[in-house]
Amino acid sequence: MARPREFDSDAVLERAMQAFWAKGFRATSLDDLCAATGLSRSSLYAAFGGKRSLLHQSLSRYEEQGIARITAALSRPVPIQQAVADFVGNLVENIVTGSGRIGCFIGNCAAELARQDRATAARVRRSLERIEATFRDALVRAQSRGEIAKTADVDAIARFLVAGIQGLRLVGKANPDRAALEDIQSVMLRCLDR
Amino acid sequence: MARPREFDSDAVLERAMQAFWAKGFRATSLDDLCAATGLSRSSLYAAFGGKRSLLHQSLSRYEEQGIARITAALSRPVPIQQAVADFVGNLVENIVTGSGRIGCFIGNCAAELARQDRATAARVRRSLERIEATFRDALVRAQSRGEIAKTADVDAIARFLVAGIQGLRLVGKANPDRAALEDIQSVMLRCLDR
DNA sequence: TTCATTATAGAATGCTCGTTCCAGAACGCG
DNA sequence: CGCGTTCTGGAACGAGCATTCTATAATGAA
Repeated sequence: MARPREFDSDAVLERAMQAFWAKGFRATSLDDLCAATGLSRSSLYAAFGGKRSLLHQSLSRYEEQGIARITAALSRPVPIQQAVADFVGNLVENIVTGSGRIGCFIGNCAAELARQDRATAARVRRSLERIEATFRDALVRAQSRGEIAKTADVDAIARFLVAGIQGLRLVGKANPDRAALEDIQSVMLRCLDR
Repeated sequence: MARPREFDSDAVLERAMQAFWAKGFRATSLDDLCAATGLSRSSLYAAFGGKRSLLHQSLSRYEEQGIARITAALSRPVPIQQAVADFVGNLVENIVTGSGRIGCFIGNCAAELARQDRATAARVRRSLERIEATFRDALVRAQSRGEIAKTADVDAIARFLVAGIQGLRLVGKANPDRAALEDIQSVMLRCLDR
């Protein structure tokens, strides 16, 4: 063996993710990343293999965290309407109070890179599909509990919710106005009405 | 007087807009802009005052074109449900066939710059508000024609449509799948059901 | 035709970027 | 204790960037 790492990879990745999330891929320089993580360029390269690779690992991390959060929110013992309303309401709150104003990391990457970077685009697509599947699973369970009409197209609703949330977060980034976001939220949630 | 311009400002601005729209602000270099417009750096600077200024003028141009298109789509002598459905359907078609896969220029700028550039953020906000107002006006007219319930909250629906369309375009950028986009479309349009 | 003025092309400038390199430091093991 | 290995900080590098500058070309007016 030899000299051990002086940092916690997990914590470093978290900081790097926050940096990319807040500023975007291109706008985040290696100096930014070093400052955010406290590592030197060499360490960053040795441990994560470069800027793009670091972005991809950040995306994976964000995806896991996001899926976990959504799964938890949709697994509460309340009607699906309530669970989704709370989830979206929380999102709106975060946007209005500031922390959510940087948008969705996946959505940000989609907007910035989807048309220019195939590998990143594929990761974004997979992430969105997993989120969609998480919503769909919850909707299927709700349907079997009788909270949603048997005739409802849960696939379509899940897809709609993903797009709707992306739209909400993007619009919220441009104009974090509570009344406007709550309007969007309330109309959006009607897709779960019986 | 002196030597006249050798180019048409309007055509040049259109090309520059296309370049920014397709690649984003940071990713579009001055070489890209020169190549797209056929102008040299000096001419570009003399006529438009630099990269950021050119972006802003591109955004204004896009805004005017967009408002005109939406206004036209919503002024047709058909029920508002039909007009919006056609408009969104057309969007989906453009995304699937390719030309719409670069997303909405305003949305792209919001995602890339809203958190880092106040002036651009303000322009984006104003553009989205004008689009929202265009939808709202059409909804108010439809309501007076009896196509929408008197009790419907047209302000909220207009805001929702703007966010929904942004979400649709963003998701479509990541995954231009017709079935998925049509699912989103059909659920989204239910906000106009009586 | 001459001159003042404006437009153009392309070189020059100075800065920032991602990546690589290098010298030295910190460990585990024999 | 040294020795091989790995990690670390920071310098070095070369490419790319937005902007400015310079020299030249093209025009209308006198």
